[in-house]
Amino acid sequence: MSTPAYKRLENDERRRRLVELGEQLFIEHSFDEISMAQIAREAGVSKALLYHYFPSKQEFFVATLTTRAEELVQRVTPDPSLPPAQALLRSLYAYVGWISEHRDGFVKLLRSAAIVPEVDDIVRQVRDGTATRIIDGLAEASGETPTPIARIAVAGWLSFMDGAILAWLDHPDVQQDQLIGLLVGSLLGSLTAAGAGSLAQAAAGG
Amino acid sequence: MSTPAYKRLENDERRRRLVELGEQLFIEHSFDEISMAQIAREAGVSKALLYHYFPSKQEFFVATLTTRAEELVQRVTPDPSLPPAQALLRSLYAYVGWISEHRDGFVKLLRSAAIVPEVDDIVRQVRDGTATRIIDGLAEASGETPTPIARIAVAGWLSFMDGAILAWLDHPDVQQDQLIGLLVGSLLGSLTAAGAGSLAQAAAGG
DNA sequence: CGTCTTGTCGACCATCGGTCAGCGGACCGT
DNA sequence: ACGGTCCGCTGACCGATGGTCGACAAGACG
Repeated sequence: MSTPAYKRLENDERRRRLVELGEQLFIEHSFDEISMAQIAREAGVSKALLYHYFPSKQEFFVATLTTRAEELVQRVTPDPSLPPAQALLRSLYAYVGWISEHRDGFVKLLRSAAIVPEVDDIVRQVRDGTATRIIDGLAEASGETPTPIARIAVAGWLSFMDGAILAWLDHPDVQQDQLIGLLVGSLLGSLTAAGAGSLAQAAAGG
Repeated sequence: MSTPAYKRLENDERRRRLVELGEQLFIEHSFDEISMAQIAREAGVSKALLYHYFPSKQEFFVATLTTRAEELVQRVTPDPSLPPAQALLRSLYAYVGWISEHRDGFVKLLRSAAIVPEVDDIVRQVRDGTATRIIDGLAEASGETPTPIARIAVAGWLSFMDGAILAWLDHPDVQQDQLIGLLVGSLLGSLTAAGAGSLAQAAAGG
């Protein structure tokens, strides 16, 4: 007689919708800026249902991330058939391009990563994984084994990328090519300063 | 007749003790790892008293930071009477040295900074302020005005420092001199790649 | 010894992440 | 059309958190 109190969906469909909504919300709000109660209200659903599908807020957040993270990894993975210098360039363009497309979400993501260890793992995994592939490519091409100080240089360079790209987002007058040039140049300079000359040469395309 | 239920201290004295305790606690625990109730209990005082002296947890945290932050700023500020390359080196040694001395607190601090905007402001202020002074010194010495891309390079380099130093803390076999060399080298490479050649020359000591 | 200032506290609040017993949609066989 | 049944879904609840407030009492001063 009366209208139903709630709409019942199939398990997979409900889950899909919740993740989809989460993807949107976590672009505008970082992890601690939004509560499970708010998310549930936004979804027109009880908080308990959210916890029925996801064991914790962190796991829910991770679930909203994995799709785009996998997309990024795929785009940014260097092509092993290319010479390392070119593969590096391609990966950088892909990385910077992806961030440009998701700039709002990227900033929120970095904030969330600092709060939720699980998210930090994902970010780290993507970044370090990419870096490792790059370095491996260079090392293979140059025959040089990375030293501890070279590893520190790479770790620093990864942070450099985030910092520089973040700053670049606030300088719309600077061309993307210029940024990429800066990123390559800083990697070169860092590797050289770390005494990993032949790695740097491989990166420079020599 | 009975012993007093609590000891009453003068306003300034109580505040001083609370800040002092906070300094210790926030070295071992980051902002969200410890609650105001725990802090109060540790201080042998009611939570309400904490809030009587500090309007919020964030402000309390900031209060526990300012002393050491000012100490760091003072140590790291470049000496304008020195040639810029030497002033840069001195500042870097001071910065790295300070972090080595406070390594546990430094890691916790970075975590807290990602959570509390107010703390992030302080960290940023110290870092960017130092960088600005460094860059101004180089610019003055070289007569070159920093371009937008050069500013991006510097922003990236600041992140490089944190990333590299953090990684260095996990590689105790690497000498501090090597680290400093890497930092200078990456700054050089970045400025050069940003097309700020004469800034780089000034940094190199030329 | 009483009085007054104000440092101090216990009790309280909304909200947070998270849990649980059980209500009630909607599809089934009849 | 109807009763049964599976399971998607909810409201009420938990302990802990950051934060507030009126009232008590410590201790200096007369």
